Amino acid sequence: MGEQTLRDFFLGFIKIHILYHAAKEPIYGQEFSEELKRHGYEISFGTLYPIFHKMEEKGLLVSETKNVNGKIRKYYTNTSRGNEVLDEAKIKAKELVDELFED
Amino acid sequence: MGEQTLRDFFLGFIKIHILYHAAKEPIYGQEFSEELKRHGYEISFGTLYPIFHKMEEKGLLVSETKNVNGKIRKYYTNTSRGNEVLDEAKIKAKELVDELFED
DNA sequence: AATACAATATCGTAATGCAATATAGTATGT
DNA sequence: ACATACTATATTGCATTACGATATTGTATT
Repeated sequence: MGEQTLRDFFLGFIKIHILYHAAKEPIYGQEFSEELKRHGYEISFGTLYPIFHKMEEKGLLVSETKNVNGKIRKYYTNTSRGNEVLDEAKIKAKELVDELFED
Repeated sequence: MGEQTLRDFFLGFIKIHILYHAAKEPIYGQEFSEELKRHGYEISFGTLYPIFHKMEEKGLLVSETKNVNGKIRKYYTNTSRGNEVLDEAKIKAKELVDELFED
């Protein structure tokens, strides 16, 4: 499909997946990046971190900095607003995808 | 969800929907824009037309200009490559959405 | 104190997205 | 035949986002 088209089409999905994962358990950048890579999606840290910052700024995520074996990690979790947005996004995403499979 | 978040999350979906609709029948800007609006998504023409141009440039769409009652319309249809990309995108989109509904 | 390491942050540039404005082209009325 | 109106596309200037590369942070280990 072409690397560029892939990101062009799916970066929005990835943003929804941030909320999905951060709803289940705290996530941090490196780990989330690897998780994505395992599923075939690569995203630059120069893209990912600003997305986290923006989502925190918008009140969808909150962060907590933790020291794990001397390495500093910044864990993000959904706010209640983040969960609301996630629920709404899931419904809309499903509608849009279902439509793709009509007839 | 906030207008801006909505577009941020879903513009990629909309690009896939362009291929979906242009696979079924020729589409043109005004009509597609209204179709989106009916489904609750608004997209500026300053966004939409350059997307068409880019997809044509990438070989996913071809255009044909037609005169309908004195109005000039530019109809876009999928190329075979556009159809390939659509099929791949549908599968990936479905995977990503299904995952959102796991447990 | 120096080094190594995992992780986050930022920088400069390129590409996208947007609202607003301009342009195009023909049908219709006079 | 000319002016007007109408629908549609194209472009423009600015703001925001995306990206790869580089810098910074903070602690554990030596």
